[in-house]
Amino acid sequence: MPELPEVETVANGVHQRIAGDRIEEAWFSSKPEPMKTPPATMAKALTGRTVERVHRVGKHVVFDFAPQAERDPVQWIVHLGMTGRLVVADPEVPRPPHTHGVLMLRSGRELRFVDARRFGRMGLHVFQKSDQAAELPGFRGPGTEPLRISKADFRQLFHKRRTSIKAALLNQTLLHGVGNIYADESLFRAKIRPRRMAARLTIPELDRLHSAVQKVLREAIRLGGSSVSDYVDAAGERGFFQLRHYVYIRTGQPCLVCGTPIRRIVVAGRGTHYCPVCQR
DNA sequence: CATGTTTCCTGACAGC
DNA sequence: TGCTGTCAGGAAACAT
Repeated sequence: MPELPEVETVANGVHQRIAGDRIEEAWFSSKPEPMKTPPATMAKALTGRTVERVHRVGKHVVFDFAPQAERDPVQWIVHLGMTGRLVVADPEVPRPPHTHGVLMLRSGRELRFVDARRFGRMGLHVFQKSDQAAELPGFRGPGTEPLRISKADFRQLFHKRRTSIKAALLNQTLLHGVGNIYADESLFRAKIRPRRMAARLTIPELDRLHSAVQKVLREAIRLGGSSVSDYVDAAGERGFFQLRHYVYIRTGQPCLVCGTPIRRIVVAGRGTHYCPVCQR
């Protein structure tokens, strides 16, 4: 499941492959779930645009385009959900099942959005003003970027939350980009139990968590993300961070630090993995 | 507003 | 073998 490191890897891969390319034609399926913007509107708005930059905001892949004097600026926003993929492919390669969007590019290749479970979303971010290019508000997403937040702001974010720290970490309006894998892995590294109330964490614990979240995310980005189910990047490559997981999907296996079997519980409706000895 | 619960969707897998 | 049932999970919608 793509979280911040996987989305960053995908965005970088797509950028490398299609930056500078021009969208000659766009097609979107009629399935309503993935579309935050009507397919025809999206296709029309994207056709003729030149991709300038593909980057990540939270768990969103954001496409920037070269300015065009006669058109309002837009960004194309893609959320991969659980099973969404962005793949650059040659048109001769048959489109896989569950392809919901295709950008046909001047280079002859295609960018495809494929998503079996349809939890992914695509939409257009349309700018309000087209006259002041320098001050256009880019897509920001709801929460704070976990890789940029200071220790002080991190404490602030959680210290009044009357919910489990796991649920708080998953709340995208607080931190933007941490999902189930990296919540569990961060809590292990910070030695904090997932069910602890966020408001009851001490300052040293919150500081440890801040460091752990950033360390885990940075290391995961470095290794191309975690491939636990079927995640692959834009080139179809798997990530390697799953080899560094201490708890995620390791139920019953010995803790890599103390040997105690890893436990699985449900917190905030999510499968949650922790070491009962290392995490207090 | 804050928090908890339900819903969407299909592939994978267990059990008969 | 092949069917049925259950589960996974991000985030929006809905309920409390």
